[in-house]
Amino acid sequence: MEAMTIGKLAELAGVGVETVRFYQRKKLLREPKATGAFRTYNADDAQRITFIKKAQELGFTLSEVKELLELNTKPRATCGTVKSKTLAKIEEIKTKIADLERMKSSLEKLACACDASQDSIKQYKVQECFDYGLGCKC
Amino acid sequence: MEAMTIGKLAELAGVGVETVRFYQRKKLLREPKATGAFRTYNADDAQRITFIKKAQELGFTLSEVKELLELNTKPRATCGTVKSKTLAKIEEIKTKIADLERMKSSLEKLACACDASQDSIKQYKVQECFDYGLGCKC
DNA sequence: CTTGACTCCGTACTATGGTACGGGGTGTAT
DNA sequence: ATACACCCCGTACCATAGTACGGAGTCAAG
Repeated sequence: MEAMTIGKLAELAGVGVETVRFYQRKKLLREPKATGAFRTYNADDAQRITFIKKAQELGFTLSEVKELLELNTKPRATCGTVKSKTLAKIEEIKTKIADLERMKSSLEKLACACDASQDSIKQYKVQECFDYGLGCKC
Repeated sequence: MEAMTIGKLAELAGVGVETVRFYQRKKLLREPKATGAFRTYNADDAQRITFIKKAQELGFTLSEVKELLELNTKPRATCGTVKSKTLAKIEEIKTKIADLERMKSSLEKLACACDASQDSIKQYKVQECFDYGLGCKC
C-alpha cells in the first residue's frame, strides 16, 4: 500500500492527476524523488490531499490550508509562533462553528414552519440568522 | 434608516458597489424600483448581503447561497420540497460542523504539543484529523 | 445654476482553483 | 520487442467571484 504513482495517488485521494500537479506547484504537496523516471508517492501524500479538500469545503482558501499544514512542519525554534498561530486558527474555527450553528437553527425553524400554517412561514427568514440567534421552538 | 442608495447599502453591508450590482446580475439580490433616477434599497437588502458573505465564508458557493435564500421565497405549493431541501441543507451543515470540530481537536492537540517536549510534536499532525477523531489529552 | 459626489450601464480585467491538451518518454505484460 | 497504458512537462483554457474603468446622467448644497 505504500509506494504509488501519481495516477494511483490521485485515484486514492479522489482528485485528478492535474490537481496533484497543481498542488505541487502551489507548494501544498512535496515533489517526491523518483524511482526511475516516475515519482513515487505514499499514503501520507494521499492524507494531505484529503485534508486539503476537506479544509476547502470548510471555507479555507488554499493559502490558508497551506498555513494550517505548515503548523506541523515549522522548525522547533518557532514553537511559540506555531502555538499562537494555532490558537488563532482555533478561534477562526470556533467562529465558523458558531455561525454554522446559527444557520442550522434558522433552517430548523424553517423546517418547522413548513409543517405549520402558511402565515407563520413568513416569520422565519433564513437570512436573519446572523442578526440574532434563533432556536427552534417547535 | 430605511431608504438608501446603492452606495450607502454597500457601505452598510461592507462590500463594494460593484459587488452589489454583481449580486443583482446573479439574481441573489432584487433589482429595486427607483424613486427618480436612482434605485432605493432597504435594511432587508443589507441583511441579505451580510448573509451571502457569511455563508460564503462557511464554504457555500454563490449558487448554494441562492438555494438557501430561495428556501424562504418558494410558493407554499412546494412546501414539501422546501422542507426536504431544508433538511438536506441541515445535514450538510452538520457535516461541516463535525469536520470543523475534528480540525479544532487536532489543532488543540498541536497547541498542547508545543508546550511539551520536542519529540512529541511530530506525533500530532493536523492533517490526520479526518482519518480518525483525536481528543486533546493534555 | 453650477459643481461635485454619486448613480447607471456596459465592458474589460483580475485572482483563485483547477482542467484539458499535446508531444514526448517509460514500464510492464505478453 | 512491441504495444499500450501510464508518466512528465509546458501551455492554454475554464468557471467562479468579484474589481476596475469610462462615459453619461442626476441630485442636492451652496
